[in-house]
Amino acid sequence: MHDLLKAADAGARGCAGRTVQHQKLATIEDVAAIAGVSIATVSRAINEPTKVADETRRRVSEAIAQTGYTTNAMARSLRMRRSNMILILAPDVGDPNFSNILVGLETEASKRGYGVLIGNTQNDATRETDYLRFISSNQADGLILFTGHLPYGFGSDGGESRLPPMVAVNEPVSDSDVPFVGVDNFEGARVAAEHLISQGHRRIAFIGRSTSRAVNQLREKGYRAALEGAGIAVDPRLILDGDGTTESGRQAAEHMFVRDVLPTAFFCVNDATALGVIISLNARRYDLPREFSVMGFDDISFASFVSPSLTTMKQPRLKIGEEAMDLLLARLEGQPLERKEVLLRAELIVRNSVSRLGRE
Amino acid sequence: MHDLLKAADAGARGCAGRTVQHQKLATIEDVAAIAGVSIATVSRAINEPTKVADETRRRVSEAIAQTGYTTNAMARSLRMRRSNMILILAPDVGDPNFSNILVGLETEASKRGYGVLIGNTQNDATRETDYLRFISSNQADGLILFTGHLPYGFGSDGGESRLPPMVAVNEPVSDSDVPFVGVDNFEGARVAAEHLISQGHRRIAFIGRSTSRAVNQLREKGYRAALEGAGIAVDPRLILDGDGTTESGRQAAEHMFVRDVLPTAFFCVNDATALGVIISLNARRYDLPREFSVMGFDDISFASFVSPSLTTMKQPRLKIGEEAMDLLLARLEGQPLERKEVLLRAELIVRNSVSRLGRE
DNA sequence: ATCACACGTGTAAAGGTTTACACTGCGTCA
DNA sequence: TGACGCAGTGTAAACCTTTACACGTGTGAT
Repeated sequence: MHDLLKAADAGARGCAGRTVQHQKLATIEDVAAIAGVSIATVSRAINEPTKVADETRRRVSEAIAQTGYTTNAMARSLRMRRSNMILILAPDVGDPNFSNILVGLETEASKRGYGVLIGNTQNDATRETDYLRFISSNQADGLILFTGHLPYGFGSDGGESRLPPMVAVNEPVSDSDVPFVGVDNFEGARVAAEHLISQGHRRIAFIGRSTSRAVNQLREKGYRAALEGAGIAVDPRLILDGDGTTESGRQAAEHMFVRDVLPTAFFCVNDATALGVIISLNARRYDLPREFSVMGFDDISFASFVSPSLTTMKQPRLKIGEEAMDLLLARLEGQPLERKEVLLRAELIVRNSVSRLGRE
Repeated sequence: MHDLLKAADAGARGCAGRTVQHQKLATIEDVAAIAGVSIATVSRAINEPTKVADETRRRVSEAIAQTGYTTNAMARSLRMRRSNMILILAPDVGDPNFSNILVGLETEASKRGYGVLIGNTQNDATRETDYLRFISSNQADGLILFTGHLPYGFGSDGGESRLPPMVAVNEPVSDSDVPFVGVDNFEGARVAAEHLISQGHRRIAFIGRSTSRAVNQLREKGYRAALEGAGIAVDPRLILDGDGTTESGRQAAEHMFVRDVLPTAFFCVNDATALGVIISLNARRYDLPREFSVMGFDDISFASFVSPSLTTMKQPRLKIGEEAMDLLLARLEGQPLERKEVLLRAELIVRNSVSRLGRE
């Protein structure tokens, strides 16, 4: 009690003007003094309650309540050589897929006593490198990657062993054995394309081919597998490039009309692309979905608000986040890594942008 | 050199199975040994370069490069009693306004050597309280609030003095003197409503009245001021409640048609609400914007993708984030707080959802 | 020649934990 | 009765920095 009052005066540092007086907080020593035990006992009462006598534990609890003591995380981290923090590296926190996965990550982490630190890299190598200081300075114990590549600076050189435990989400990390948690893109795309086929479509375009994006490639493969499974020949003229942006979807659709090789349905690599296609079709005054069907992938938040509302494959984002964090934490806690890849099923969400062919 | 090799062996802790071998990192002592100076000099060479001789500094730099040394943030934080971390408390990281503000916050923080920690509270009191441990355990030095209220647990009781430096964004914190950085909602709403008036509209609905949300109230006031300034009487039947969700916008519009008291233009409290109104109008097969004009507020990402694309007021989110962080960091560094409120101008973005009245 | 002072560096304390090791009683078993 | 083990606790080291203070040397002024 006495100690605490005295401590309150200290606080302020000698800077000019008025400085923030980060009130000197109660330490484990204050608690020990009040409870009449040693600091070791207080520490044990907190961390290994079974190891201290009931009566002692009670006194310590009381002292803690009285002082409002909280363990100083810095001191603990310093001593334990771990921070209980996870660094999340994302190229763009505005990405519609990001936030829900984040919620999952954060929920699971929080549940297990970890905090999450977010690094928005904007695909800038400097920023990526910069964020690694959190790892190398012990401020974070592990890494979740949204970026689809190893952080710049952790190249393919021998330094590999320096890598902290990592898990990739959203996009797998190519050419590495970083475990990945995500949706089964191949299977999901196949289900999506099969849905279009089941509605009578046979001329189905794929919008969003890309030689560089693993996700796009998997979804294209799923599309091809579905067509093949139904005995439909793949028409290369119906496969258009795209980088997954709305604009790329719009352009691809326009391109089709220019070349005048038209499908009856558009299978888009993602919802953003599908939105671009819909914008293009709407602008051309087509009546959707009567004249063209459009299918997306992801089920981002406004898929249901577009007109016509978008039929798409829903990514179980919350689940992805939780699983990824679970996997990472398990590794951190020394459990051997059992799976290099966790694939979750995408769910078909039927709305109004796909209709049965020929239903007039 | 020798030391480092030996250190590499240590690492692993005695847990069962194979444990993560957080490679023992080089410490300031290793560097000092190699450079042939004391650890104090190394520290100075890093933090106050002018205070060490050129030649010494060179040797230290070399030793640092050789060992790959990075200063241990935990030890530093412990010693300095500050973590150079900012905690961001947000009710929903998926909120379309959130991500861009975050980018601003994070950019400014990063520029000044701070990191940001994100707490997604989902408006859950438990989670809010839970996140405060970051503050009370010294893991974060300051707080950015998206929540519009003081974190639960920091009630109105005498404990106020325990509050860490804070800045509110997105929503001001009512009944407190927490500084706020945001858009000038009153002025922005007035500009928006004046735009509608300038297009000939006189029967303008306000969608999104709320007795509890400060933002809604300010925007409503701006709307009223604009009408008043133009000598237009406010018709209470044209003012409808709403909580800012898309669904509330849809319902409000539907409600108007049921009561059959119709405006020529809808001024919506935000873009999400406007989207709901547009969905309703589209569903009723009205030709927009010929038959009804709709105006939003915020300029969220897909305002330009709706059909018709949304005329709205753009919030300077990046700037808001930067200013807010700047303000907070200034306080942390002991500068007196000069402004309790920083209001930035919203910008009118003219798209296709508003048309001149009577243009057929 | 003396003093003052600046510059560059080292020594050691402090910051708040966790935990290996040692110690004290006390009960149990031979 | 003695040996032993166990439960509960304390002591002190270790984690890695930053920085106040002290020290030694060289330079300029008096």
